[in-house]
Amino acid sequence: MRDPQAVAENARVLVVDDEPSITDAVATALRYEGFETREVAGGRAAEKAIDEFRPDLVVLDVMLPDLDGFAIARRLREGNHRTPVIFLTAKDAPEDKLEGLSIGDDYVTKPFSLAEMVARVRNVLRRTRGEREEGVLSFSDLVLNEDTREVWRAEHPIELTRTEFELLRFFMFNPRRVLTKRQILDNVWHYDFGGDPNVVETYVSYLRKKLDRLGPPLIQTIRLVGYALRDTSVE
Amino acid sequence: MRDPQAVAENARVLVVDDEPSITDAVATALRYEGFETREVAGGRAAEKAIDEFRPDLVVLDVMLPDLDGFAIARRLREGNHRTPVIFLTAKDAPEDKLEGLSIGDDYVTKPFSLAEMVARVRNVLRRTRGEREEGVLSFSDLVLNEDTREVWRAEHPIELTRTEFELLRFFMFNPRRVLTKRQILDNVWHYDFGGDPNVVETYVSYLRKKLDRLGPPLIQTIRLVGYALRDTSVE
DNA sequence: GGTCGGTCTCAGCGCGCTCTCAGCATCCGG
DNA sequence: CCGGATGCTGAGAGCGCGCTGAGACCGACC
Repeated sequence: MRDPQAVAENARVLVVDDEPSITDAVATALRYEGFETREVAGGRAAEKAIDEFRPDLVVLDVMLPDLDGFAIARRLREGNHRTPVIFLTAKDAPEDKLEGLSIGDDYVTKPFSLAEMVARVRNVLRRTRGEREEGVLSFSDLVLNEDTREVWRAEHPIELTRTEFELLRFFMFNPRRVLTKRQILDNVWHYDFGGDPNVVETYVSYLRKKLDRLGPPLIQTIRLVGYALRDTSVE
Repeated sequence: MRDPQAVAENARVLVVDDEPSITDAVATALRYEGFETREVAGGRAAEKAIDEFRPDLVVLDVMLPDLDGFAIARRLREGNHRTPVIFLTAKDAPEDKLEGLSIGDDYVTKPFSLAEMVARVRNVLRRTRGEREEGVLSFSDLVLNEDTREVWRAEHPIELTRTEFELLRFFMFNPRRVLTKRQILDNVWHYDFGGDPNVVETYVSYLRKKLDRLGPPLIQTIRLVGYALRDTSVE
């Protein structure tokens, strides 16, 4: 059970951002998925944490008060370890900053969704660990390819929008588990989304419409609690 | 026996809320389940208690008279210990407060049920201690999975509503022990529930109807005292 | 500027769940 | 064997949750 955990087992992730609410959110989401985490707020602290904590991956804000994120990334790259880096950057970052992103193994622009971040961390670790198999999730007769963003049910391809795709991916990371609407909102939507939890209902409705044409219902409503990805036809 | 207790053994929990009736209720319920507890009413007192009491987990009201709950949570997080936090928040909290909740390891909105709170405390401790096994309770031929909210009796799945599920979970946390109707009401229902204790009878009846189709009776009535989860067929 | 696809809001409805109530069953002390 | 107290359960009222169709908004693209 909880297959996707395998890659995360024991992996240490250092999260660096001067905004505590961001490092907190990211670290919490990662820990929930089985990673070990540490958070620091500045560049100097990051260097120290790298030596002590020896992370397998670093999530690193480009703009730090005391030290440029790129400088840290470069040092990481030169080490024997070659610790991979995922950059955090504001959407409206200046041009010269954007170019530097190629130093990293991936980058995410704020505001992002926690589910997206977790997925990218997994991906980078999978890649840099040289695992050849692709990021393919499956549940029942559902198959989801994270790299190509393709989805099939019972061999039939399904077209999903971005939000639909990320919602389904979150469900497939947590098969059978009951997820509250709040939990879904916090993970799949951007962390600064302040809107109505009803969006979740709406998107579950969209997903069901697309998925259930090709087989028995897969997303169960647990009234007064949340939703769960389940195959009720084979119990 | 009392398997689920294992994780709680010796765990220290600090409960912080300016409302004494709340800290009392929560602390009592936790102590009943084998936790060591301490209660404080304000933010300053909380900081002091954290140093002295060194809790393994903190239940923390967001709105405190003297200090923001988030500030405390952040300080907890920076230590080497990384003490986990469960936030308490009013249902009608302003938006900006809600966003901050991702800082915690879990959160509960008032009014809550004590059984729910205890279950979440267990969950968070299990997670942060890096135990990957799932929250599965079992008694006799009954199996209850807290993550997926699935219930089986003798391999047969059983559909339960939210209240039925939480009542059964409370029984399974306290196997064989006699629970009074009052006790059940205080723990499974919201703490400010003012209604008829007859609801308990009603829901025990619902549970029995669903459980006893698949085997001998499991919920015993102890007249003039309460109920107990017992397997009378193998004494 | 116009079109289009996608996200999110809103409102109305259907119904599942909770809880109440009342009548019946069961227990137990006389 | 009776009668009162206690527990059980079927019926149903009411509420609020969840579903969904319609449409406003917004950004991307032409």
